[in-house]
Amino acid sequence: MHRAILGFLFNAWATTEIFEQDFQNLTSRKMMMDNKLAFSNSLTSQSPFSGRYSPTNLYRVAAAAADSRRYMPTASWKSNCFVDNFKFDPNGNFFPTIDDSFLARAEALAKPESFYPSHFPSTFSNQVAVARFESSNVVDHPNHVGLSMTSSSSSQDQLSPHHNPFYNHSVMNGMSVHQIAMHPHDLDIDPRELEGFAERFKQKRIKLGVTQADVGQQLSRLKMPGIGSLSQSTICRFESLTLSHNNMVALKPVLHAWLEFAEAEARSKKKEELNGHNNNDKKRKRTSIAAQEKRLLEGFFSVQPRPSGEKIAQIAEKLDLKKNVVRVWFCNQRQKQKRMKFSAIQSD
DNA sequence: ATGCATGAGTG
DNA sequence: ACTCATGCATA
Repeated sequence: MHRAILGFLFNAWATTEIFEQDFQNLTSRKMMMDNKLAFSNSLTSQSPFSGRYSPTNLYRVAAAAADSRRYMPTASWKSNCFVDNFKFDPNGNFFPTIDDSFLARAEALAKPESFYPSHFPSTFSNQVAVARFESSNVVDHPNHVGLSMTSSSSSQDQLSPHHNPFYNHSVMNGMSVHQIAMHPHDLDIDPRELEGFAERFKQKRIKLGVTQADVGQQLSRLKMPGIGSLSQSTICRFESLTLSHNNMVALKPVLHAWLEFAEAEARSKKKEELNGHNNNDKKRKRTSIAAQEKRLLEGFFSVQPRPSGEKIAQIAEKLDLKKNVVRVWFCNQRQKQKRMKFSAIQSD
């Protein structure tokens, strides 16, 4: 108790120094972030890299449909995302072609008046948005074609289109066309439905004896356009609803597709093996902010979630942390506040 | 399961 | 310089 009081005073003190004008707000705010223990290790190797990934095409499409104001398509990504025709170059890589009608469809989806069938998964008959691949002139090279592309014949049965509710294949003008359906209904799901799915997903996943990390890795085998693998972190966050609503909505069909495959695979009592990762020596060190510094940061955050660069520098100096560490901490804190769990509680 | 971090996209 | 999806490292 004494400690708590002292902590509060300490926060208040530290806060006034930098946010004097905001001090009056302090007492009316609440600390909402947890206070996990952290070890005082301020040495952070500003290290390496590790490939970062931009949102998947599917996510962008979903996001655009969900909130067209926020995700106003710009030329740069329109050419990458508002496409429904992908072609392959001789190396088997995708390259997109623009389809204006798709943009129009996405915009239509953004309208609240839009109505869609309420069940999922559904057939292709009522689909509105579809990502289509054309194997065009490489149609004679099965190994270069989207979903049917497999690195080994052994996995062909598991990836059979027959088992993927999102997949459809047809031949048009001599071209092999592969489609991935993106059900519009999913673009605007009720949080409760997401919650339900996440729970069922986890349950089934465990029943299948598959780890979160496995799911992430196996995802790449689905060969969905713009979707490779995902990390254990992401799968975990999906299951625990600690992702943004949009993110949850975008990932749902992907994970649903995985579940279909996994269950079909289990049914046919098949097995597969996956492998390891990159084993570089250049591992990044995770910065650890001590509890006391964290309390101060939370104090600052409570009165000013978006401090200017100047203030960030002041805070960094006061806490003896790198400015970038402080900046990122604020970014993450803001992001954390927006996550599903919180926003769901608010809006419900 | 979660803290700190990256990087693409955006204004 | 921010947001957002996502990942590595680690509790």
